[in-house]
Amino acid sequence: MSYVTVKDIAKVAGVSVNTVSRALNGKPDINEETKKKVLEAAKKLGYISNRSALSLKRQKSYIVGVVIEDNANPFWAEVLKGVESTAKAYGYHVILANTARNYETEAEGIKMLIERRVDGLLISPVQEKYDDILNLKKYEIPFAIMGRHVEGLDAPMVYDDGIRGGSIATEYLIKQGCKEIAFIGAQPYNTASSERCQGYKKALQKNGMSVKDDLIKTGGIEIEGGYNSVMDLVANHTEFDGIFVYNDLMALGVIKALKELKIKIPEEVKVIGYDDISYSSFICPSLTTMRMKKFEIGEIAFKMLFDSNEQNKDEVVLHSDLVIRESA
Amino acid sequence: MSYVTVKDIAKVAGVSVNTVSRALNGKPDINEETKKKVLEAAKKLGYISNRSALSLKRQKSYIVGVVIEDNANPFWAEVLKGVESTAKAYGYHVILANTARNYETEAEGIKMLIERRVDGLLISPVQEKYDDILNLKKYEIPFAIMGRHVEGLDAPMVYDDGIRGGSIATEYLIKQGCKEIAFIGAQPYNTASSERCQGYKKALQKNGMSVKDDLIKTGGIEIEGGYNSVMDLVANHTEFDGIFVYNDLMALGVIKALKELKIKIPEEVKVIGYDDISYSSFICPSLTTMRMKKFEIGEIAFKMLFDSNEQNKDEVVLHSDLVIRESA
DNA sequence: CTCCTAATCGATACCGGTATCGATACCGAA
DNA sequence: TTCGGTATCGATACCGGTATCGATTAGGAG
Repeated sequence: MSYVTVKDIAKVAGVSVNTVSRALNGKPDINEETKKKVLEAAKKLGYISNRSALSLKRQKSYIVGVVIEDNANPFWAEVLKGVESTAKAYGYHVILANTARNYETEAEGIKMLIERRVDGLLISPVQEKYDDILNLKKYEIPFAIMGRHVEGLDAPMVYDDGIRGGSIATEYLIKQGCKEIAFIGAQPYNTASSERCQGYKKALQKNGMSVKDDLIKTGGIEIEGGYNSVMDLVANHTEFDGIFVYNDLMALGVIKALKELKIKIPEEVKVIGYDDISYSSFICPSLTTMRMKKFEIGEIAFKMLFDSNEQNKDEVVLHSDLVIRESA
Repeated sequence: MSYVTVKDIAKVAGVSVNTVSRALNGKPDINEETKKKVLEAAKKLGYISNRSALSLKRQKSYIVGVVIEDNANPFWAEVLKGVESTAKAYGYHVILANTARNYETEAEGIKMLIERRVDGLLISPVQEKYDDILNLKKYEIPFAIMGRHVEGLDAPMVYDDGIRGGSIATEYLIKQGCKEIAFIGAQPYNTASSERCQGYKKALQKNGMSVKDDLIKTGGIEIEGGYNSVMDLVANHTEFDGIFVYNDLMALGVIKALKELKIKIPEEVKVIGYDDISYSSFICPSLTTMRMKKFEIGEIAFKMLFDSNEQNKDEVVLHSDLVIRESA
């Protein structure tokens, strides 16, 4: 059985395809009885409209592309959920493209999404290069940046204030008595990571503490990256009694490493993360962290692109709150 | 700037649209020089093909719909990742539809995906009703069932052997000396949960232990469901020294409840979960569980629908392995 | 009765590709 | 020279909708 078309309905109802269209879409210029007749025929035949044809005609796909590093990363999973949920409410569908933190994959993914003629893109860029994203401006394809603060793109952007958050996190460690605080971050080109590092430095300076380069480890990725960074610090005999970690995922690795090294948390070393992913309260010790509004990032990013009431907003900066648990 | 079409290329290259199509798609019946000329024009103009038009013409969208309860649930996030990754390799895109374990949402989501003329659907059904899925058979839309074992649908299916896994998990608790083992599960119509419960009963009987109804709690959902079920058991003064929980997410709630009740794990009560979500090794105590092949479920489901080499397989049953950690 | 207007509806172009089929030109063979 | 075959290419229909515009009809006003 193939799909029923408006032509089939037209034949059964004894009207033109145009009249069918009018009936199905609740348009004017149609008699009530004719409308009823058409709708009955459509129902009887089991008509389901074809969005490909509609997209072609309307030059609008009602699809939004979401480009993130990994949908299985709990942070991005929440953001994606925020997008999916909001998109659904607005009659949009979401096509997912994972980049695996790889620029080529990102560029390839975006190109495929343009072929789909997505109405817009919500992107958390890999940040190695921006060529593919700048390309979007050439084609005048609407897009928004999620979860990263990027200068000079002239696009809607929703992100967390990492300098503020990093500062709050670090100050908390200082107030808890930490004297030698390390920062464990992601790749240097990751602006979210580098901003949190700036906040970290700012807090140290404000409290009269010196910024030491050998206490700053960047370049790690996810759990393993956090683990390796701690091992690095220890291998270099660097003293530390507090660690501010770029995000909770890396903090998992940090905690794993400290446990293996029999270093007691929080007695010997205090650890604070960032994001507050769902499982931070269940790990051992439960993780003190900065609670970010993940679902909202996805929701707001979508609305900045597609909700006419929100489109005048070029930049939305969110604030994270300190959540105190056992690790610090 | 609007999109470049084949017509534009044709004009610039001085050929017909048909010749353009031949050049772009590497088809025969075209002179090498003409082809070169066309490709150059296409490149110069920045042509990007339009998949909506292609879908309409080819009656094939190269889109697969993924219908799951929640992409932020770590189990389903991994499955989704498996689908996305495999789909990408096959030139497909994924549209996500979360059901939130609600039948109406599932039915609505599936209908929208049909409007997109997806080439197939990968579904983890809510299982309250199957009307919407049976509808797919009427329309002859290919679909596969992921992660659930459902009789009578006559569709490809990939799932974990819950009776086997449930049995292994329960037997492990028995071997560890548990005498009163509780089962905490999900909704009764969830076949994955009920099969694991069957395995639980099977293991009890095999070891000469009686199945006690007041030790079986079903109906819970995610973390909160696990938490509530433990509180229920305790409120009813039911004695237990071991708990087999339907999945790791609910196990998180179980552990939370036991901790609050100052019940020591594993000394007083041993807990075993199912799935082995990424964070099970980080929680406190780390969770003994059954490792399920999550990514593979997504991968296999996709291939069963779209890879001609795999399409003769109607059913793939995966086996989970016991992962021993601290909780049991 | 004629004219005007509103209500209703159909014919058709169009969106951007692909596929079918026919047209043309050129070649070598008879 | 004529013919058939092959290589190359274009005209056009088509996919399934929507939108524009024109046609038809009926009813009321003059």
